[in-house]
Amino acid sequence: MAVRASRPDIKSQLKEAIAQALETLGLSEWPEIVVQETPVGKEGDYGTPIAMALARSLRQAPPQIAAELLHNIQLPPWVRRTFVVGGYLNFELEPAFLVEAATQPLPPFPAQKGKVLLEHTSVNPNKELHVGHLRNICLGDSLARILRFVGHPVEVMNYIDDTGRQAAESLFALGYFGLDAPPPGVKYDHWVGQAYVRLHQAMDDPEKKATIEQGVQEILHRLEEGRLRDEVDKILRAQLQTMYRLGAEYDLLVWESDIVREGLLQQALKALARSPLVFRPREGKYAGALVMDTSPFIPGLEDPYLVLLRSNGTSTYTAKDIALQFWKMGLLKGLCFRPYDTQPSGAPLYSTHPEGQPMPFGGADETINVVDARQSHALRVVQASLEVEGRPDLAQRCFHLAYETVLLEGRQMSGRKGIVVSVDEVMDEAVRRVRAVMAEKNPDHPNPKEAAEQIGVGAVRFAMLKTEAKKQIDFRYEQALSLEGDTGPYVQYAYARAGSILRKAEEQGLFQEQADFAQATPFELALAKVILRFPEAVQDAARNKAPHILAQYLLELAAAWNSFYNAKTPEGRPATPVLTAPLGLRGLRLELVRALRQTLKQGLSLLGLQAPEVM
RNA sequence: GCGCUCGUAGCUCAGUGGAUAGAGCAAAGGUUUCCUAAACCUUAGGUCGCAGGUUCGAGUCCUGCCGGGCGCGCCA
Repeated sequence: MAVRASRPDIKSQLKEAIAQALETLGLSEWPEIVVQETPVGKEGDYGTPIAMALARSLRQAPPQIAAELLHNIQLPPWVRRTFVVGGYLNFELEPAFLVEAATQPLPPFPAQKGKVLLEHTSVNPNKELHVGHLRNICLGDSLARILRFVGHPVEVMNYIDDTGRQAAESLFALGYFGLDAPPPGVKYDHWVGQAYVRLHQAMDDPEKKATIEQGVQEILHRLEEGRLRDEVDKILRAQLQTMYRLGAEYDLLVWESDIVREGLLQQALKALARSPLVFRPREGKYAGALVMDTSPFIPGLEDPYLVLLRSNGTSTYTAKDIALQFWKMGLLKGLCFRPYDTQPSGAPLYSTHPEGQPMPFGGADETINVVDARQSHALRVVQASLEVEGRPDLAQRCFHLAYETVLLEGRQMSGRKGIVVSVDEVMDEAVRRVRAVMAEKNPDHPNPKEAAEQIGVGAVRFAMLKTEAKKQIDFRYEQALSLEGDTGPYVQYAYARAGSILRKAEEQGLFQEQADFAQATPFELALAKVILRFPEAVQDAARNKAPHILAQYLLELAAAWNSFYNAKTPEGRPATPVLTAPLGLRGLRLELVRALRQTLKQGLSLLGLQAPEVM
């Protein structure tokens, strides 16, 4: 096959031409040139409102400015017509050019400098994952994929809070109830989670609560010494199975106990203590503790003091978080790593470990933390610690991707009370529902098991991604597991449909047919224009760190394709058949379907959804 | 009280200061002798919470108010 020219950047070229016309008019500076698609039903394909933006400074009416631009603009040959509508300057392009452009391969995004360290998941290793964690994982994993695609070096990290109270409670519960091993068929993290919930029920009894408290403290000490690492590890490995099934993978795991043991916490505290903002009050509420005054960086707080070391000498969670953040940004070194697992894709997963080796992890130029919005203040404090340390430049480059909590059928979830639905359960149920639908709609499916898995998990992931992160979402089975409408399966179905046509084309030996782009009709044009928006959608999603932008785009793309597919002539005959189209037009449509299918697949993979060949 | 955040169709949500505010679900109707009907096409449904302001232009930016969510621990 001949090497194909890569796709032109139409908007950029139009902007360029506009800028030159503005220069010809004698201007030396102007507001940002915006080129947008014309609304449906308006004449032209693209337009610019630049004349309206210039009206005041030029003391001229917008249509007049637009007309002058029109007379002075030098446009590429693929612009068929240029005209003024109201204050807009609109461009109508050669349909053949637009359609061909959509079929040309997208050039790769240029590589960006500066490593991004993205932390997500960071689930307490003490129970199974529930739907509250689901949003975090989907957001973080998708954002990592999107950032890599647009050229950023990305390191994905998952923090293991192995010295926390929650892990201690779970491990204590196992011993307390004399539990040995999970019964057959019960996943390890679920089994531990049950013990955890049971422990909290027992703690309602004040008498038991005292002994439990003492035991938990003991476990906490042993955890901090790293002596229960294998116990935590068993839970973590069970949790990882859920993350892998969702399609999430990581580069490294960082264990909290390693941060403490390698002395990073001490180093961070030592560094901070050089600041006059970090001190030990002699009297008052904070007597004996080491505190940090955040008031210069977080104004308006009633109490700006943050405790780093408690008066009993133990460190707070935030102090450890600060040490981690210092390590992420290269202010501290000393963590050692070794291989931990081989992930489903084949990529290695590394973990901090006492017997590991130094490796070039961390030292990032920018960090992204995917953490729910309730912890905004805590993360703001970590950011402030970088300023206390005299590094406002670094503070500026740590980003908190804050997402709102997930309700469960309208109720707030609670891990301790056991008001949760596990991620494993949700995926199982989703896959079950898909299989039921498949049995009905496509009983001869060649590979129902694999496809149902891809579709069911895809439905769950997409449901978590289609809404903006800062909006609270309510997880409802009927909605999240729906296969119709604004869903992952809708996009997947569009992909499978396109694949079906291409398979038939190949069987019929039509694959090499030449495309005659001059035969393009308004149907091809409409679809091509949506395909052409893909790179912009990805870049918007990357710039705003908002995967939902891409999810929304994919829904539009799938809708445009389904419309094309179902288009009818006024007599009710199919208007856009591919395989039975006239010579040349058929080649064109095949090219377009190929491009569409490729775009859908690429988009789905950036959201972490698989693209089933048959549904 | 202070801070953050949300308020768009009956419900769930899109909508980087630009043209007549769009989808899905729910409702009503229609489309398979045709490449997968998990789809498509109609119809109906809106004081974009309220009031000011900035702007040639505001759902989008600013201020105030109303209503919902969250945060402000020697908890993690």
